[in-house]
Amino acid sequence: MNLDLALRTSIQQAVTALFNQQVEQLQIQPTNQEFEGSHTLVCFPLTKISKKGPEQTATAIGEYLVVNSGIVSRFNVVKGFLNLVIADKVWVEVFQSIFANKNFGLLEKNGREVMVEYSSPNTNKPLHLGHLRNNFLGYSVAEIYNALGFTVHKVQIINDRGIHICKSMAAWKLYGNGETPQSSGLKGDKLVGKYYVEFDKNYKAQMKELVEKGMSEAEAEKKAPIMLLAVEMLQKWEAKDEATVQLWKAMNGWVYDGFESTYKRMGVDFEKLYYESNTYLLGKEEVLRGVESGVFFKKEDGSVWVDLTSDGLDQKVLLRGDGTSVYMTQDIGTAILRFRDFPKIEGQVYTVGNEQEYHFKVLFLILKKLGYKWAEKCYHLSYGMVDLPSGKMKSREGTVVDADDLMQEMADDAEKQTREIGKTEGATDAEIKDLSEMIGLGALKFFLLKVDPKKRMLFDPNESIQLQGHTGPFIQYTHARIRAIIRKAESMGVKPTKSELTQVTSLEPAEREVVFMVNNYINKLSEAARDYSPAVVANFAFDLAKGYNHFYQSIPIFNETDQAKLKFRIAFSQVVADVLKKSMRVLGIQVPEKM
RNA sequence: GGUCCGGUAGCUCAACUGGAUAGAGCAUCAGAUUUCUAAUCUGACGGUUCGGGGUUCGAUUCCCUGCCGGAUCACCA
Repeated sequence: MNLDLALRTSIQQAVTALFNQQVEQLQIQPTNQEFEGSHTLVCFPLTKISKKGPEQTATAIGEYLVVNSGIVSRFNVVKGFLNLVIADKVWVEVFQSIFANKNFGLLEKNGREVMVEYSSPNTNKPLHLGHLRNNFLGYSVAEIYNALGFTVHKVQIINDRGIHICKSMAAWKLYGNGETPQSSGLKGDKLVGKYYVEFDKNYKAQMKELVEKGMSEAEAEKKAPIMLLAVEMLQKWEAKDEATVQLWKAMNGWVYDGFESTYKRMGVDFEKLYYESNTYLLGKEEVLRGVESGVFFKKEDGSVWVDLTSDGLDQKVLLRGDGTSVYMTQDIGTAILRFRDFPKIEGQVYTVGNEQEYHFKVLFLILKKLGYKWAEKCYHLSYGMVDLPSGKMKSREGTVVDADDLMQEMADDAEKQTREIGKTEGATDAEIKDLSEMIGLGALKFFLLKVDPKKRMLFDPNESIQLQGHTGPFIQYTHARIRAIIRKAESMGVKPTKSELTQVTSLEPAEREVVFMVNNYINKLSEAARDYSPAVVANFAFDLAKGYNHFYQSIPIFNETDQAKLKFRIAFSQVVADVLKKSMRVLGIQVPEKM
């Protein structure tokens, strides 16, 4: 049964019967801990209809519900708040339908399609902590929509083209001595990243030298020999010079291999990859088409611009004077290409840091001006930077936290703690490794996902490896403990069936509370989808685990002599484990059978 | 300077989109294992929700203003 709907309908009936008026909007919220009840109707807004004080209004509705609804057993009124006590038999019924539904928490396909873009790194640097937040967020949002019945396409755009990759290429050519991942054993993305740093180092040294010889800083920036080489390579690449394209392919290949292993460990995946080198030309075409149709304009030097001043923004360049494309150009092309590839998607979600808010505002406006209606359904999932206790991550200062290193540290630390606690009796080393990986990554993902994406967050390494409290492992542990109960029940031959559950007529407060939470799961998922916030699900899972632990501690299940109650509690535990698993699943976190 | 975010317990974060005496975790202190996993549970301590105005039955939430922090405003990505 759908309790929320039933309750809402009953209250609407009450209002109609008592005050002879219809209401659409009802404010129903969870009852505060200090009062009896689970659902609270806020009655202040109803006083206009009832023409009575808030307390009398609440009392009248409460009395009506107890007599007529068949759901509400008692009520109390505090100021304008009507606190409702749902009858235990109703709770049992609610639970029964959840228990009977194997696919609880997974809605049927609704025929709608969306696309979620995330990750989208540059190919000149290895992935770091910021990418982890990005990937976990994007992946989770996609999984949340998927659970709600949407068909979701996970994609990314790979910025494989442009001056940045040419910088790595230039440095490699000058100082690489033919180094490859095979020759040095270095992971491909790390190797290319090394030469990007190498470029920067030499570039700065050359600039300094030129400035000392009396050149202006601005000129030195352009005239440094290594930069001239990078620019030359970019031009050669655009002209499809064979040797340059070869090197470009080789170096990008190394990066992709490196990224692939990182993604695999992160547990994220993509349906389709888009490459800037394949989309920028389409973007260029679209821009030129826009010039013809008068949406954009050309300046004397040949550069193409869009004027967004009437939208409160500035003028923005779309093609350089020499006809080459900028970042915006390729994003236009990519967006259009994606809607051609997946004509049924209604919109796109771009998981990109908040420093690009302006960029996406402009992009969506441009697409709209080009006449694409779907532009309005595009959403920039903008998230805050991840700070370290020492402040911002800065590549120049070497304070960047590498994604591979961090995952390894988390797994190592989880293993250390797992062995210290010493519950792994009988487990093989490989099993302990697997478990530690699950716990370490669970801790990391939960840590990054529990915070509202919009907010900038602090990553404290010491706190992130904590496995107690508001953490992923806390939830994983709760799941493992429940599984132990289920195993025991099975070995005892206790297997609850749907029809047996209704033999239970009264519940413990802790049980009621947990059924309430479980029943709210879909609402939470929807809320998370609406706000593009996995944090909603993360906090739900944590609250559910906490609620269950409270029950676990206060009620020893197998001491129960009443068979009906025993079976109910086994079923109840099973459902909690299932919902914990599913909610963690959409966060990309696995849960163990034992830990 | 313009625009956009953010400021909540010592620290990290919540607060159902305007509702009750603002909640968790960590840290600190005090307790709980002959019983299903103590990576757990129960208490205690901890607040001028950045300051000041306003809107109303009611404000952490909306408006104005000031302060602090961040992002952004490139023929970069």
